Amino acid sequence: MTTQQTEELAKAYVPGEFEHAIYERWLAADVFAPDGAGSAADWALPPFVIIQPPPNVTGSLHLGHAQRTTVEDLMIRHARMLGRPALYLPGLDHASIAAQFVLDGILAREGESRATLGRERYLERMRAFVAETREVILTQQRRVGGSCDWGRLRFTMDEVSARAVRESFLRLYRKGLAYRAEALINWCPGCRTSVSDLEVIPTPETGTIWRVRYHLLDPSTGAPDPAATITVATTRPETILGDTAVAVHPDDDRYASLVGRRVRIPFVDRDVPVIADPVVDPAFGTGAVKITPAHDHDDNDTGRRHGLAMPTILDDAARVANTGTAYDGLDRYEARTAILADLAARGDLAGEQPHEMVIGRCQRSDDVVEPRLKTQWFVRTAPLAEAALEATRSGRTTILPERFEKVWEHWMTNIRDWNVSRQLWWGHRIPAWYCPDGHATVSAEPAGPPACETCGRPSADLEQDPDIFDTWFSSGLWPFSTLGWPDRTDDLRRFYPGSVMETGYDIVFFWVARMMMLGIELAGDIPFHTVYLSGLIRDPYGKKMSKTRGNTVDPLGMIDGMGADALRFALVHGTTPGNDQRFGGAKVENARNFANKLWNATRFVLGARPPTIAGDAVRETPDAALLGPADRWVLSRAAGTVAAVDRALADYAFGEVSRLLYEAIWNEYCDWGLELAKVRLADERRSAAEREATWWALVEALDTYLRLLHPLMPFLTEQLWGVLPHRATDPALLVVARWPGVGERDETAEAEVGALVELVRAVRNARADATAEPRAWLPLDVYVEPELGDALEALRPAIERLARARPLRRHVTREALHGIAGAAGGLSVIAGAAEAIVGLGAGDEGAPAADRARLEKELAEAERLLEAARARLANEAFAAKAPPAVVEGARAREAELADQVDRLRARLGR
RNA sequence: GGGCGGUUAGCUCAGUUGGUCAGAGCGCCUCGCUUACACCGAGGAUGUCGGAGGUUCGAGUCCUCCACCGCCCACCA
Repeated sequence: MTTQQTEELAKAYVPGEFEHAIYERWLAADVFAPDGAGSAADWALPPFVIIQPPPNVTGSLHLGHAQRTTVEDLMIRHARMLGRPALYLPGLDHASIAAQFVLDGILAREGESRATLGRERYLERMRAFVAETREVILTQQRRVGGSCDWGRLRFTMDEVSARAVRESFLRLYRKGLAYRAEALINWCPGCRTSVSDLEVIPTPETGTIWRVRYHLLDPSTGAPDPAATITVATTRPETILGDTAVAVHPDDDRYASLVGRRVRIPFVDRDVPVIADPVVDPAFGTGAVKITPAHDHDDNDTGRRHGLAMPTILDDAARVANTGTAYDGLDRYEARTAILADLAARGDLAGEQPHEMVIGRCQRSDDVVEPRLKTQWFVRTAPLAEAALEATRSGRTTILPERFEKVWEHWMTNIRDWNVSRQLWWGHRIPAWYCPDGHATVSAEPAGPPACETCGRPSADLEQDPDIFDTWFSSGLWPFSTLGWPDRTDDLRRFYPGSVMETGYDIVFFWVARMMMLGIELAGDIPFHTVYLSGLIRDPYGKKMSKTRGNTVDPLGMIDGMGADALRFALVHGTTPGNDQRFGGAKVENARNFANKLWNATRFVLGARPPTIAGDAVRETPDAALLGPADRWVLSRAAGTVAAVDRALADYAFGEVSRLLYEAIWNEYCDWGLELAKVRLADERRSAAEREATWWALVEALDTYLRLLHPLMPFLTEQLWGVLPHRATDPALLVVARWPGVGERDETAEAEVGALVELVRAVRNARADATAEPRAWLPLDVYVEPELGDALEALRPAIERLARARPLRRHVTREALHGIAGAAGGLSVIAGAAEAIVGLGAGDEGAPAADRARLEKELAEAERLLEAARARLANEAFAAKAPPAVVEGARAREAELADQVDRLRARLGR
């Protein structure tokens, strides 16, 4: 250990103080790249690859990111310490619509807009904006401690990605998996683009349902019959202008005679048929529905079934257009008002009533989404989804937690074709070119095809599709586009498929589903073996955090105050995959305290180094023969923790990992390990070699705990590990040190020390209850069962100190203990295999009474438990049906309780 | 209309395959500035594990139903 490091440790723990320096050391050592100079990767082992959702290039870190990064980083660091080539590839998403939304907001404040700038200047502006913001989120990820391979940083708009996008689309097109068609899409009038089904948020609203009379035509004259009408119910009167039929249910007797007749649509004076279709619910409204195929999903289906015309009556801004009526140019809602007034004037408005309905709003702008006919590019999802489903059903890809497989299954089975065209500017331009005759040619060449592949017209006559791809199209290629696909690069061979893809459950469909479908289809294999879904971070009231709500917590502020390690620990502690967590400052404080505890424990261990060991001594494995029970206990508990942590990690139970380490470090190592060692290190009766062994045991266990904790609290553990004596084979940095192997347990030591710890606890307990002078040294008479004798002697000084017992007298039989003078006036302690009497000093007159009350209480409890245990054993069915081990356990428990009851009764003089 | 999750100490949450599982942190109460740590130490109190049935020798832990809370999916005008 260097002088500087020693000085560092002499100080109190200041959260985060050393984090930057540590991160710089990692970078300098080039340990994050699996093939970096400082890499510990053993290429004989299978690589481990984390797929990270690339954050938006315009974004800044929120707690969700921090949690994401923590979990991903935890896994990658663990894998790295196992020696596996570990790839954690960082990236950024261009976030097409989200980025445009942000930039449009900025432009609006400057009095500019997409329209005033035009496409080229807008994109220039966007590139400049993105150049400004891109480092923000990356820097923030570093502050959280993400051990990403920065040399492999990718952006969904970089050339590698662009090439993959073009190539993918071409391949899909060639296989008939991408097609261009006029179909009803979701149009956001605010964003002026189509959006996917997923981006339409069904929003409950109280609207109005109007009843409108349509006039039937006289079959003979073809003129409207003022007396014969059919009343339809609608929530959208403005779409009357686009009606091309009225539908009723085929079995509806009320309307049976009208089917086949024609009605005149008001204002546009279009004559349309009355049709029969089972989609109509006779019980709803009037049982007759107006059909607007170009502006309603149901109606569109109906229109297709019946071969109806589909006039579009709204433009990009959702204004009425091309109807040849006076409503042209009016906004859809203005038109609604006008039409209602006109209908009323005609006497054709038959009534209205409030109506609870669900309306689709744009996820981004909150505008009411308008279903609209448009010619767009679609990805045919059915075959892709089938393959994705096969992957999860066969278990080649596992979704965690399991319950999400059901959701996955349901969504994938009912998936609709994916509209990938967006009428935006920031994104990958669709690589399709059209000739004047309307033939489409798809090409992976940036410059486009040399000629129309249908009619051979030269490229000069071709025009590229102005639209861009849905941002999730390029994200969907992420697991392989980032590795250089379509080239068969080394990276692609080594790192595809990935191991674990981690993300929040809220983007399973947006992203995970697309990666699965496109990965299997284009890269020829599943993109990852495991999908780990995290829960969402909520505010202390359980509300989703959002900027508009103003309840976001700035993770950087947390890191500044409490340290990245504490934040990471808090984000994982007490959580389970897929379950949301409420997040408050108390958790981080607790984690900070834990960090502080570990810091001070390390400080103590270093300071307790026996003078016979040099400050720069190379690590020694303590000689087993020199170790006492406490030392062996410390080592055995560390070994037990390794095994438990390994199990939890294998189960992706990261909350459990944090719990195990918190408990092992704080409640075992610090509370008892160090306390016992303090006395033993100072015990002059022990040889120098023995004391050295005790110290080495402390170092050994601490080293193990630091390694186990490193994936969760990387900065702190790196800092502390740096000052511990190392073995010659250890690397310079913990980040690339080896994960601990599972050591041997020492059952004897665990049992012995466990029993003595119980004894000390019981003595403290008795003393506290009896309100005896807390600080006084009181005589303690002890009886322990013979097999604990040696351990008691070995730990005698420690027990004396921890129980504040002086003198400590050991009795070889229980009778001898009970027979001591002063037994009656002392406090009785019964702790499993040990029993003791605490002698009382003057000033404790009230103690015997308090002690008696405590014993009575203990007795009552023991009797209750004994009774329950006996009742269980008395049940013949239990003995007959329960596994022998359980029955045996119950018998042992009964015997133990019976013994305890006997002893308590004896002490109470019964 | 389907589906999923939650309902465990005052608060926030753990409880992997049913058998010392009734826990943790925070908060609260009583002590203690003992030479790693007051970001600490010692001790303590608090729950019929949402309700009702059922399966089982045995159920927070499995099944059924119900009640709230939340989420996802869904073309009723």
